[in-house]
Amino acid sequence: MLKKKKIKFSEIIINWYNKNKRKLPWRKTKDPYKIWVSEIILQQTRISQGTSYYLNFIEKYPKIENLATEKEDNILKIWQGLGYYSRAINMHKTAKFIFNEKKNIFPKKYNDLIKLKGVGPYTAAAVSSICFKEKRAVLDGNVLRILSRYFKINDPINSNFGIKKFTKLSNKLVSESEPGNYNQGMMDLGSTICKPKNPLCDLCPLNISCESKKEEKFNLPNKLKLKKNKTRYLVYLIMKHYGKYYVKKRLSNDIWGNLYDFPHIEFKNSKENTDKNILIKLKNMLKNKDIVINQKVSINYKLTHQNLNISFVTLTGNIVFKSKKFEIVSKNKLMSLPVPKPIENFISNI
DNA sequence: GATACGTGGGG
DNA sequence: TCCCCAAGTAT
Repeated sequence: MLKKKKIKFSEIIINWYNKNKRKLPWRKTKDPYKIWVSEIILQQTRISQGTSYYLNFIEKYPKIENLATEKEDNILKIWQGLGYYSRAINMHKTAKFIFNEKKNIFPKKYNDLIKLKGVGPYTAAAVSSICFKEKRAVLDGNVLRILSRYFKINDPINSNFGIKKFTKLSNKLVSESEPGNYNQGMMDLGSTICKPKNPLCDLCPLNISCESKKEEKFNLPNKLKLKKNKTRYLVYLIMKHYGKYYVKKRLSNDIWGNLYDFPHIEFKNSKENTDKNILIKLKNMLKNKDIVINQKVSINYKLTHQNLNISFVTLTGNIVFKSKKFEIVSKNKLMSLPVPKPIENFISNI
């Protein structure tokens, strides 16, 4: 009797992927530009949220030269609502770099890809393996969850030690012949079967040998707790000047870098955030003692690392605000500028 | 044991 | 409501 050959881990994944892979727009191509676009969009972003952005982006910028020659404001407008806006800014820089200095040829090797702005270990591995069959394992949240559970590895996935350990392990497991399919298989398996909560182990091709399945414990992966968030108090000033609005492009060293918003005042705690203090700062800022707050709407807004309390204060009358720091724009122009989500929500009904 | 960077959905 | 998480990267 012949001995049964033991099926390799990577073969199990690839077999499962061939039968169960999802139909996704970026899986119809091996164009490194399009794969790169999809990978950047999907960083820290669910497929359900990113897909329409991918389709819009590719329709607007089907080739890298279209992106390279576009204005940053317009790219950010396409990106509006997707978050992590530096991704779009870095993509633009990289597109210009490849178009202008690399003869419009997209890098093929992991070691070249990873030098690009906005491309790290994950994206370099994804593009090189999917488009050019380079043997590089991706290490994203899905892969970390599968590996930590399957091998019962307790090291925190967000610690330096943990990342090193998982990188080493994943690069041992990756398929030699089909690294791209292996990588996509791991990610599909992680997101559809080996889910964070209530994994569907009955449908998992790894269920016989999975250490976590043996114990019916799915408390992995382990993660270090991060510190608590602080709250900032932002007061936006909606100042109309003969039907036009004052706006300002945000600095790149804070949230929503390079997006546009309204002139604003900031307080560091709720005690200071009073109408009285707003008026004092405002009168000083505008050099006008007759300012009246016409309307004030407040919302709470959560970002990953800070909580925002945002007030929109509408001032009455035609305000003359002499400052070179601000642009004054029509409502149409305002609607065409890239703005953060809470600003988008606010201006959608003014 | 670094921390900041968005937004939306699940439990 | 709140917390976790989602195809990570830059500093």
